[in-house]
Amino acid sequence: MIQKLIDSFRKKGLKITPQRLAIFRILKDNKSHPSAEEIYQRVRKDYRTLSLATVYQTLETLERIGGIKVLRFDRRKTRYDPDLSSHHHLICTGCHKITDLRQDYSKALRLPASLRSRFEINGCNVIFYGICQECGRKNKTQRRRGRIKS
Amino acid sequence: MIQKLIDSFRKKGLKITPQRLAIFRILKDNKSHPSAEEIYQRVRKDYRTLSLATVYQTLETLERIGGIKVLRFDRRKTRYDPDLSSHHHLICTGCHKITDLRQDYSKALRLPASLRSRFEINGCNVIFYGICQECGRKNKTQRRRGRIKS
DNA sequence: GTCTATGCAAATAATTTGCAGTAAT
DNA sequence: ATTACTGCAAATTATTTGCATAGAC
Repeated sequence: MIQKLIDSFRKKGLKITPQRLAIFRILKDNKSHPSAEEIYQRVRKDYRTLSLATVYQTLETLERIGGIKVLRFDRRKTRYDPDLSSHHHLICTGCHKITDLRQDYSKALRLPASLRSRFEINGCNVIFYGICQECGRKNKTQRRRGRIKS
Repeated sequence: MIQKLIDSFRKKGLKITPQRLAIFRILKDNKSHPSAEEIYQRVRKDYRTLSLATVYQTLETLERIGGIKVLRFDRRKTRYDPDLSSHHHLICTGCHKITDLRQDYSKALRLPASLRSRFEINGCNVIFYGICQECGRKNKTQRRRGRIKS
């Protein structure tokens, strides 16, 4: 994956800097859907002078060349996903954790013909909202203790 | 829809103020996926003293009681959708317009059993990314004129 | 050597918050 | 009368930008 990114950066005349390489390394195989700030904190362990602006710029470049997917469902901050393979996401509305869902819905999600001719589809994303196991347990406990009304 | 909102507000001990009513009215049958700012501007034509903070607070309350859906796919601002019926969205990556897609994918989007037991699903959203007709036309014109490389 | 990328600080913009006064119940 | 709501201004926070310098090619 890193080599692939290096190649496509070079191909577009973009330079490979140590900062960018370090960001690539953090992103590689990262399933935690990190935010820019989280990436910044982790890379800074190696590069003390790294600036957050560089992280944002690199992430934007990565998005532009299609090296990363951008997840905007979190109210607070944008998250980034280096996994380009077809997958979807479960979001826990309790703890905001994002879980990958490796499932191919492409056949199921056909557009009606009327729209297909008027909209050129490049991608599709399915988001499931719900409550994860831990949050479900916590809620039950709290209800039992009378901390939650409903 | 307005009466339904009034009832559920009252049921939870929330008060019905003229500002909230005016926001409900703007939202009613609104298919434009307005942002808080847009709602603010429109309501302010009737209520000159309305504050943006009140709009945000009302929208948050509406979200909490399930009277509205919150759309966070726009990089710039959160959009709000009063349409609670099952539908999905097409987003043009050119002009950021959001188009409704009235299509029921609920049968198609089953979770694998392994996950179904560990995640309690409350909702699901499908987002298609692509290029709308107008933007498609513009792109072609620009390519013909040599304004876009690729 | 050229041209892009970096780091810093300042700017922007959306959203949130604190609080005193106001109004719905 | 009580309690929640409003408007205002200030605070917060994520993200972006301008620019001088450094560094990849």
